[in-house]
Amino acid sequence: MAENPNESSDLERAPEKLGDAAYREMKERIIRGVYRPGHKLTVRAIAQDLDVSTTPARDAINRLASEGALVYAGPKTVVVPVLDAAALREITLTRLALEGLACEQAAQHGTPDNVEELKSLQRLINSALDERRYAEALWHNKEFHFAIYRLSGLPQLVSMIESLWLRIGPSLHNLYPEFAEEKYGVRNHEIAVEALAERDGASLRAAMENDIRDGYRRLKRASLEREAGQSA
Amino acid sequence: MAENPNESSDLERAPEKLGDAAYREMKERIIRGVYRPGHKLTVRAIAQDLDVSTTPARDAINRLASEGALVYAGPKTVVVPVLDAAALREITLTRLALEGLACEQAAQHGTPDNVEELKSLQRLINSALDERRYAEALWHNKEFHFAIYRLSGLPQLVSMIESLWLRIGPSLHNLYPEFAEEKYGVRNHEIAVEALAERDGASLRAAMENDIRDGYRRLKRASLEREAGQSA
DNA sequence: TTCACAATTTTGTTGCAACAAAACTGCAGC
DNA sequence: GCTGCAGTTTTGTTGCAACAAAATTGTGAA
Repeated sequence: MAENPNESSDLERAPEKLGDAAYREMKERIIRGVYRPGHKLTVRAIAQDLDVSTTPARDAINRLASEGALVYAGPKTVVVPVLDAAALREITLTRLALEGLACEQAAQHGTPDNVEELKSLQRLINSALDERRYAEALWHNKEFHFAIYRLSGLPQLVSMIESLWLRIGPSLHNLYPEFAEEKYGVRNHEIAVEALAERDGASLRAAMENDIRDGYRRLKRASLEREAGQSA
Repeated sequence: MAENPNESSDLERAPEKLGDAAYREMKERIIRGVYRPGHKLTVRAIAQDLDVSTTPARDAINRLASEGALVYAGPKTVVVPVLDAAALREITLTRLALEGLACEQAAQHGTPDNVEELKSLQRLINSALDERRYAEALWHNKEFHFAIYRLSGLPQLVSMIESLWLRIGPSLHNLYPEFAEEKYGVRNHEIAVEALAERDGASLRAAMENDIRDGYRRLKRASLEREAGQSA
């Protein structure tokens, strides 16, 4: 008679629902920059794009909106957010706290295999930067970060971080031209890899925090320039 | 022709939708312990309880589930989560990071009025504890914490913290009997109030971290006892 | 009692139509 | 050019029915 839900090893795999698929697809489009900041989304348009009915499309939009990846610009208007200075600062502070925590935990679990994987990802970033394939560099950059965060063994934390990346993701695509004047984040990543190899949590955290702050500076500058341009 | 969504002061107030109302109501029930860990929820039952159709009920459940406040115990079974040791640890680590950050930011903005408000909330907690009205004590305890966190001026951070509280909320209601053997969190709260008055961010953070860790210890003990009881 | 298994009931998902409300368009009037 | 405003179109929300699939119940055998 006793109910006994979710034991420790609860790995039931539900068949993916249409709404989930729509959600994943939209998430990827947002990260990859298909939908740029300011882009307006409608239920019916998404439904048509993804070839599903309005219900799953609406589910996906609502879910993204509740995560902050989309915002309401009006009662019936959902857009990809354009981050202002305050929002940018808030996200960055939160990222520092959460990604910092993930780094410290990750350092305790890193193996030589993980170190190799990171080096390999970094090579992909480097060559993408060299060939000015910025979108691809951004993508591998994300993989690099999350390869580390996943080592923390804290899956819920990783998804919280993911939702933060979803918020800044679109804005990153506005940094393209000046993006690789100096190789974006390369040095920080190198230090991070070393720190992970040495299982030095504090150093890993510091390197990644540095990386986050560097990105923040660039975004803030771009944001200020945009605001100045608008009011002028 | 240029779109110009979400300016700095974007305070458009949309009339509340049924789905949002359902979401709020369920959130409150979860925090207040109406739905206990293990409680199974169905779309139609919720719809009937809240007197709406299935669509808003389903919206609310899905949203709560995507926040982690509800979990899938099977493909068609949504329950209030029963936290195991690992989940408890993960949430606590995240809480320390996020609530710690909120404290540090809050300390920079505290006013004498805020200090008075906190003292008043603490009085409510005290008398509720004295009269063994635990659910009420828990409620005011939440208000105390969030009164501080809101001072951070970081609204998105506050909602992230809220979703974490939603996850542990139900479990707290299992601590009732031994809950006030020693006054729960009172000393830490007193220190926190002083720290806020002095705008001492580090102390405020330390006091609240202490509070979080104390709650963690109790929950962990209860969780271990429960697991031992189950397998025996 | 315990287990297996089939019949039955309950459940979530999906698609869709109706409705009210918001967004948009175009046109005067300044 | 810009502003204000009506008419028109588009939009999100809601309720609901159908369907497939999962959960539950009941039955019988070991």
